Amino acid sequence: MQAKEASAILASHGIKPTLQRIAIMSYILEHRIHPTIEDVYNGLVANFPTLSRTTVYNTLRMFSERSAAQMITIDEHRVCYDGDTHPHPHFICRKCGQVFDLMGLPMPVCPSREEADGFMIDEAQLYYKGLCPDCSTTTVED
Amino acid sequence: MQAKEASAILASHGIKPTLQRIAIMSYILEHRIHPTIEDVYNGLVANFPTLSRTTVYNTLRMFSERSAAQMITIDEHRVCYDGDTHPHPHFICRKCGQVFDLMGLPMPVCPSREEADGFMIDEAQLYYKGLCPDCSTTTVED
DNA sequence: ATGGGTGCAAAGGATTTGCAACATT
DNA sequence: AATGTTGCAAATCCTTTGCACCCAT
Repeated sequence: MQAKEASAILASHGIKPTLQRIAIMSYILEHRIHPTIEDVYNGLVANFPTLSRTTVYNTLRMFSERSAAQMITIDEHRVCYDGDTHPHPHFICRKCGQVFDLMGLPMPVCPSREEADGFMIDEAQLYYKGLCPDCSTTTVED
Repeated sequence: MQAKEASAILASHGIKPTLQRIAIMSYILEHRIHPTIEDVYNGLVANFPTLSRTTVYNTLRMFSERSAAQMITIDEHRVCYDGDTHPHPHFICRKCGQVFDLMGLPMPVCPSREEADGFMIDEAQLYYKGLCPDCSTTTVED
């Protein structure tokens, strides 16, 4: 129950803290496994029966637009979100599909406009793909 | 008309060079603007009336699985492809939506399994977001 | 009463699937 | 014959849109 922390994050990004927004922010802060829209919706709807998927979509999109969360497009099939806005690489396992943080690995700094041929960069995402430790030891099956 | 080059690339990746595959590979070699499925289909169907979208989907997916092309998921709305398999960063403009190569910028090398906490990495994608030179000079409108 | 926030149902779009027709060895 | 390839139509699934309702200021 990090409603306090969630509210503080919303406030610090100029987002009015409604019940839904606090619930959604709390959810992605507690579940650091890069939940999808569906994950968030399913995780919350039991204790929040009136919640709608639309609100989850709108809210998470808004969070990422205001840098209160990261939108992750590493999985071609669906978007997922990361409540940790600290830049860090992500990894997706080709076998189990899970998305992991790779906190130990370096993340390139956003190049300046001069370094980047006139492109104004405001965000970077580094995605790695392969096999996670669990799936790479079980190389026998499949 | 780089059918020769396209065939060679297919062959070097163990892909049987059918008419459709050569046409699709040629298309992404000639159009280095990261075409979507729809782009490829529209670009080819005029000269290849029997071509189906399904074949474009299947073929490009297969190309990326066999490392004959890169699947790019920088745009949350749709996947696009890059015929250049040389690792390099990509950039998407938040305003015009175009995807660009950033050849001048460095690309992290895939970390070894030891460096990556047991994760077996076989591919890396580095995505930058922001405003492209054209859209960032036209900052007045919008 | 005004404006933002929410939620429902419907629409929209991208992608995949099932299967039959074809080609190729 | 056997195998791999293609293409159509339908199905699926994710996401967005339009609009009405509600709540707080």
